[in-house]
Amino acid sequence: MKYSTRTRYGLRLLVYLGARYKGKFLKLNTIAESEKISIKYLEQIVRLLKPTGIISVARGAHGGYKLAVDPAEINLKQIFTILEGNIDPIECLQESFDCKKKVLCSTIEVWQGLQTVIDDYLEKNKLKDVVDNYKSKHSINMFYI
Amino acid sequence: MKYSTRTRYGLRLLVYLGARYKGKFLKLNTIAESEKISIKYLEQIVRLLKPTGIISVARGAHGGYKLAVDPAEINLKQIFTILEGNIDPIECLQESFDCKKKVLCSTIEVWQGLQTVIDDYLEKNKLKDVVDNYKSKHSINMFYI
DNA sequence: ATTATATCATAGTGAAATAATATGATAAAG
DNA sequence: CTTTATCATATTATTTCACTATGATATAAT
Ligand code: FES
Ligand code: FES
Repeated sequence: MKYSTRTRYGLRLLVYLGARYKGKFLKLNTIAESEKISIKYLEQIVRLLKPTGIISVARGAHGGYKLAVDPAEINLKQIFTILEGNIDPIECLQESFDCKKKVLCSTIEVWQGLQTVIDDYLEKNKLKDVVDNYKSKHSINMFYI
Repeated sequence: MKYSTRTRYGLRLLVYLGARYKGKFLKLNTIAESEKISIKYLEQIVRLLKPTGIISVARGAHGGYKLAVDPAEINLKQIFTILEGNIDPIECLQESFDCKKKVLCSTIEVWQGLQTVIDDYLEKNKLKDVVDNYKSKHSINMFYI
């Protein structure tokens, strides 16, 4: 049970953008270098985020990305759901998945319970919380961006 | 983020054995059929469990497996750790993994927090709780085993 | 207009993990 | 000494992961 690098990178990207919220558009190349992530891979991640409206884009020269919404208004569950695709710990929990054993299954409640504590945690934590942490750790540089 | 079938099957196996705790040795074939799991795959899972002492084994004819410890004394974290190998949501949390970015990383706390809520949940839930659920759902048959 | 810059989009690839399956050895009961 | 059931390794098919490659498209600056 591991979260994908897609989610880990995506979260780091959003924290990076969140720390520079209301600033200029930032090009991916800079972010990729700064976060030590393959730019081509980041492009794919960013394309996953775009349709949800969480980031806004400027194409062409001097283009780039910025966060489109207030970090205080986004929680981690929303982010994880976009990046991880679906955060159910097992397939049986998905509505679309019709497990024949569901009626007599005694373990489904275990997974439901697990999903609940994970969901609660992710909903409780806003992007802003992580951004604040980022800012405090990178405080020296934040004025020079 | 999905838990492996190894963990799901293994849990179902242990619940099955737990519901028959203090009974005879049960052969894998019966369990595999009843739980609709490939017997050869179950053999591998069972071999994962054996060295931990959670189950006891009788070889040869009329052999099989039974739970070696009281279901009330085992929690799900112990089970998951055996089956899943390591239940950290990302590598950076493992002590053996020396992530160069840890010092300035602002997302590590997110993962640590997530790990904590998962661990807490799994520790709080005993195998007995799942077994009780199993028994109540299968109550009709429990007297004829 | 043209060029430089940066995003957009799809396809492909190598490695690893997953979920089995196959084959045969070993141990114990009857 | 045969049947039964576990023990152990090896092999395989499928899928997922984490990129990588190639080229198209859009826009700012010259
Ligand atoms: S195995 Fe699908 S609901 Fe339990
Ligand atoms: S990326 Fe490893 S600690 Fe954050």
